[in-house]
Amino acid sequence: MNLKQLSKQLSLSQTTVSRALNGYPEVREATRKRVADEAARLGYRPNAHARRLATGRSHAIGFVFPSDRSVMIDPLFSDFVAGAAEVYALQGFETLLHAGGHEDEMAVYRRFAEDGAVDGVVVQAPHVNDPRVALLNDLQIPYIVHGRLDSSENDYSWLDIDNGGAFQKATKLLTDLGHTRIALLNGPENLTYALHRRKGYEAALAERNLHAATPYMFSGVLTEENGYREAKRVLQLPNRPTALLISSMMMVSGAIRACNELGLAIGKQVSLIGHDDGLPFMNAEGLVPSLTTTTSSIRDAGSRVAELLLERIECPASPLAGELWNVDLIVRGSTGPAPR
Amino acid sequence: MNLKQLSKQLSLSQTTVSRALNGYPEVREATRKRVADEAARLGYRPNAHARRLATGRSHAIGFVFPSDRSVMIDPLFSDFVAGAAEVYALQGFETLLHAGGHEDEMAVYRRFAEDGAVDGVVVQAPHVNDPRVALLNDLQIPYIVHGRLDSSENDYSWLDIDNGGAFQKATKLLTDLGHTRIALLNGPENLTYALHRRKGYEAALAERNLHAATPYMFSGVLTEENGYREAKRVLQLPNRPTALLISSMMMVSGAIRACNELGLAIGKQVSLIGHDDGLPFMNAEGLVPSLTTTTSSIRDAGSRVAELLLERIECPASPLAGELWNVDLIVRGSTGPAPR
DNA sequence: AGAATTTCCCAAACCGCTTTGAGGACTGAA
DNA sequence: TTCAGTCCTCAAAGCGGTTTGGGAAATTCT
Repeated sequence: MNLKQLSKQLSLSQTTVSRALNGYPEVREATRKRVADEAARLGYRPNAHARRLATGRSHAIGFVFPSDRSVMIDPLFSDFVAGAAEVYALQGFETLLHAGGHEDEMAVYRRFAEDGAVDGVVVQAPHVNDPRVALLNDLQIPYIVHGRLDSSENDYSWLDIDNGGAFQKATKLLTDLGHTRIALLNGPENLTYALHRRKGYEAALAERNLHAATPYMFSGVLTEENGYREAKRVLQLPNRPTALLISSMMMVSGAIRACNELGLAIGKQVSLIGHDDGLPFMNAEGLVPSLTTTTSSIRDAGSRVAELLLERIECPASPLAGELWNVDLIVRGSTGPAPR
Repeated sequence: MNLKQLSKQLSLSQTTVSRALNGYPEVREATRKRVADEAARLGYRPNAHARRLATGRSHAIGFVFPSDRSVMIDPLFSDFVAGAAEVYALQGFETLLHAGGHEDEMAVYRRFAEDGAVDGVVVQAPHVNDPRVALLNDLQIPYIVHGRLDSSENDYSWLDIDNGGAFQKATKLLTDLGHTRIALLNGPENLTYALHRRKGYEAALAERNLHAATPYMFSGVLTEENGYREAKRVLQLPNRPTALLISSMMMVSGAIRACNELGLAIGKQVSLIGHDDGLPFMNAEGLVPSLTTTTSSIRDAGSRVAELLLERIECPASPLAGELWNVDLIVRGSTGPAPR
């Protein structure tokens, strides 16, 4: 059932039918109703490809993942994408995933721009002075960044959680409890989110005239194994830290394993704070002792980013969006006063 | 730069240029080369939407996730999709993700069929007598199932790992080691993969005239918390199992936590075998003791499924594919003789 | 009543590509 | 020289929508 058939059925022109269905004012309400009813009765659906060709809009949003596997591996990304995809689906947008392939990420954006494959893209895991935003500005593709760059330029839309504030709060909680040796098991610090976390951590230490010794810090991929290995390493240092600040639940899982193995009681001999992105398969509250966390749902962030991007696509002239989400510090059982 | 401009530039007709670029034989080699060079020089790329409209092929593969969040949460799915997406990208196919929205999964397939949004779909996490394959057969959309149904019908293409065999092997290893009380922490058994695993487990027990007592079994979502809770539960039964068979690494992680908490030495007082899908953030070998696993990369499965689907799309007439992958049992340190 | 609007609808052009059906320019054979 | 057979190229007709530029009928204004 296509437009031509439908309009013949109704003894109307294609124009009128098209306008009736798309809500244009040039058609009488009675006619519109008649068209809508008949369309529903016959189960007419406009062909998406034809519409795209005619309008130049694709009604699709693109996510591109680098061929380098280390990014897509992260379950964080899929939860984020899931949150976004749901919003897109509700708004009648498709979600396009581009992972790897021969082109590099920038080339994919170029192609997207050339053949109008997508109406917008979302940039994930930005790093300091990320070249992607310059390219996208150039290509005039609507986009939004999940996270922020760390440059002086501020010519892009973004949504970010307050990573710096969160880790500052978390660190402060620990220093208030008397901890002076606090380790940080962080994500890759070429990514801004991890960088901001470290800065927050250092800021809170500085308030107490403490400073972080390099051996207490780790920066790397957020795997269980890294969490285990590095927790074990720092906890075996001659002057071992009494608290660990950990950037992901996966790493926390490894760290708990390390503590158990070393026979260190969590919340007593060693305090743990983790960042919880709200992944559904790993619950901070269910741990024993329950885990003190900085908490922010990455899935919700995905949804909100989707909304912002759609708004941006609707009104490209609207001012750039910048949204910073507060992150709650939820104190549970894994933090306690520093042992003496 | 579109086809019309390019052909004008070359003083050729659109037909000839199109044919030259698409490898049709009706054009002289010299002409083809001239066209190709000019196209490359000017950076011409055919408009994807126009091509789709003209050919009726979308060069896209669809994944649809139910609005019910419990499926998409699973990091397994994203790893699978990542593996597939990479293949699609290499073959010039887009990957379409549809998560939630107002339509239910079946309605989305219907829409896909009506407006040719995708050239094929992949069905994940099939359950017994899954209605999706009947619908897809009806709609004539090329598709492939990751996993199998459990019905007598066999009219679909699939790729599956030998879940039954794997868990049978694993259970046999344990009975050979003298274990007689073996618990199974399984995925949701309305899904065939989990059902097959239970059947394999029961078959191996039956070989020794053992049978599984209900309290030793759990079926549910593969979360860390479920692993912890259920491991703890079974290990506190009056007649506690000496070995645990666990369906995912996330659950293993929880189970290890439970063992540590109960002071049970893994590989000595309690043996553990986990199924390892090769997720990059959770390494079985890195555990202490290293974990005995049944191992099969779900990412590789994603890639292979993608290949099979693309073949199917190329030649719809070709016979249905059915590919059963053997699963290796890798014996490491978490299994030992049954304590007496 | 006649002019000026407004309302409603239509034919046709267009989006950019593929593909059909046919024609012109060669070749080689008769 | 003529005719059939290749080889190469083209104009035009789709694909299925949207959008422009009118035009006829109905309404309002003088």
